[in-house]
Amino acid sequence: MYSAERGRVLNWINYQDSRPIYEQITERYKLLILKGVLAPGEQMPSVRKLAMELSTNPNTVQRAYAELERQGFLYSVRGRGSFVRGDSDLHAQKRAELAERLSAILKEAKEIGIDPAQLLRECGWKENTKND
Amino acid sequence: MYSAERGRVLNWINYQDSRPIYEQITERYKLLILKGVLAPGEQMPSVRKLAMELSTNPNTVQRAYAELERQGFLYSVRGRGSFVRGDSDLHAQKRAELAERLSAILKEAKEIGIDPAQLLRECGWKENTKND
Amino acid sequence: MYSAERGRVLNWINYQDSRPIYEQITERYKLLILKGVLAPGEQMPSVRKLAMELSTNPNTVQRAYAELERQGFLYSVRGRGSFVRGDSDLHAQKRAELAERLSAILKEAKEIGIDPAQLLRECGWKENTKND
Amino acid sequence: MYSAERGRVLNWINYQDSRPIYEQITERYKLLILKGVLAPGEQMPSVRKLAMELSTNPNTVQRAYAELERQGFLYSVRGRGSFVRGDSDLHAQKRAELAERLSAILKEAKEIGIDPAQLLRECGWKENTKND
DNA sequence: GTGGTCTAGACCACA
DNA sequence: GTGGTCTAGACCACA
Repeated sequence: MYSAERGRVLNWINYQDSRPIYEQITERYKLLILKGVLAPGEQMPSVRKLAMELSTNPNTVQRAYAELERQGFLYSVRGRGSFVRGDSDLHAQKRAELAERLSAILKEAKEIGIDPAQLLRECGWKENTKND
Repeated sequence: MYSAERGRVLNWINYQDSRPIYEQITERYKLLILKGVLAPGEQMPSVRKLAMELSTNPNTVQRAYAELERQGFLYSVRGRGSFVRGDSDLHAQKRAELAERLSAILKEAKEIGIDPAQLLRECGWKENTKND
Repeated sequence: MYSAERGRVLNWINYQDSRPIYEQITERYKLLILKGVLAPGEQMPSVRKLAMELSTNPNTVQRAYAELERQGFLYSVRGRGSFVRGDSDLHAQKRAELAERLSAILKEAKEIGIDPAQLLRECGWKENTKND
Repeated sequence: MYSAERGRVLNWINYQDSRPIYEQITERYKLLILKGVLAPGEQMPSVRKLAMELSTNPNTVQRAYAELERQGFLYSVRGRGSFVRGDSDLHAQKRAELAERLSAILKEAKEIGIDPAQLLRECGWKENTKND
């Protein structure tokens, strides 16, 4: 699992996915960073190298990195490379996003008369229990 | 509120919404049907009429209807119009979709070490209680 | 001045400028919007049209528009065009940015022993007076 | 604090800074010279030595020195090293630069209807007072 | 070697 | 017609 965890499985992009490639790359690395698989300060693969690994265009990887930088996951230095930024409040940010999506789902369910509690049970959630 | 509920508030489309117009129409009607505001067998507004009401292109409404038909919410009769499909497992279908999305969120949360129970609490969910 | 104000002076890009083209476009339109020359809801020139006017590449204009959208100045709708977003707090945002830059300058001046008051006088600023 | 003032704190470069390294070096030394920490005639650290101290590439330091020389802060003597240039209108030059930037900000503010006086107050400036 | 910008041109989704 | 994504390939700034 080591190499997989570190993103070294060649070409994990799904070309059938409706999401654009640059977004798949962005999401992938956001997850790796949030999980701590990539540590703060660690160097990212270079734009060109990752592009080759994924058999995609450097511009596409560039766009993904720019997005990751904008969202505070990376910083890039011309001539040196791209690096994982120290945690900051990335976790809090992600947590808020998840809470938001969760809220939307529960609201949708109630609107059409579905009991949220039952919905939760259906997807394996158990109240008052360790869930894992 | 009657006409509002039935979608007769003129132009409820949000043009600033990033979602395409046809999708906003689709979602709107799916909701109206699932809530039972539009009853099985009831006739849908004609493509042209709805397009006028929404000040949008008939092609766009057409596409929304096609999508609703594809998903089993409508059926159309040549020369007569489109109608809300009866009974159906539409609810079950929607329920499955929601459970799926819910599952994905809880999984994402766990992956990055966020406690799902706490996440639920954060968005106003209370265990062992009527939630409304 | 009308057409100039509305950006219809062909090719106001400065190719000698060290700032990239997409940034010059971004700044230009931020200013036009903040000044109110372009009103909320008003349609922006299409990506292709502006690219032609500026004799630049559509991708470059696209990037500028994406940036303007990210910063809350525009919203774009596929198939319809790009539009000026309602004010929101763009002014407050710009004001904070200017205050920040002003602060930095005054700090720099003091560090090397330049009297800020005199500096202000040098660039035409008069205390206790209408300044225009 | 002595050595710190003289730039001998090892590695004061900020690698997360978006500004290139050579520019950080340039700015640092411009400030030290303008503040008088480095006196006219004083010898600069050798390119190699400074590069080692900063754990950076000699080429990068070289470029910074070239820039400082170009701007009149240093002069170099072949075979002997680089030295801080004497007297100079460096102060006047810097003062002009600051006045220029200040002017630009006040102009920008007025263009979009922000009162410069208020902007100044916002960043801690008080008229008719010693400001420190 | 690294990242950043730009061009020319393709193809897609949407109205 | 509109904007959005992607490719191939160039050239630049920086270390």
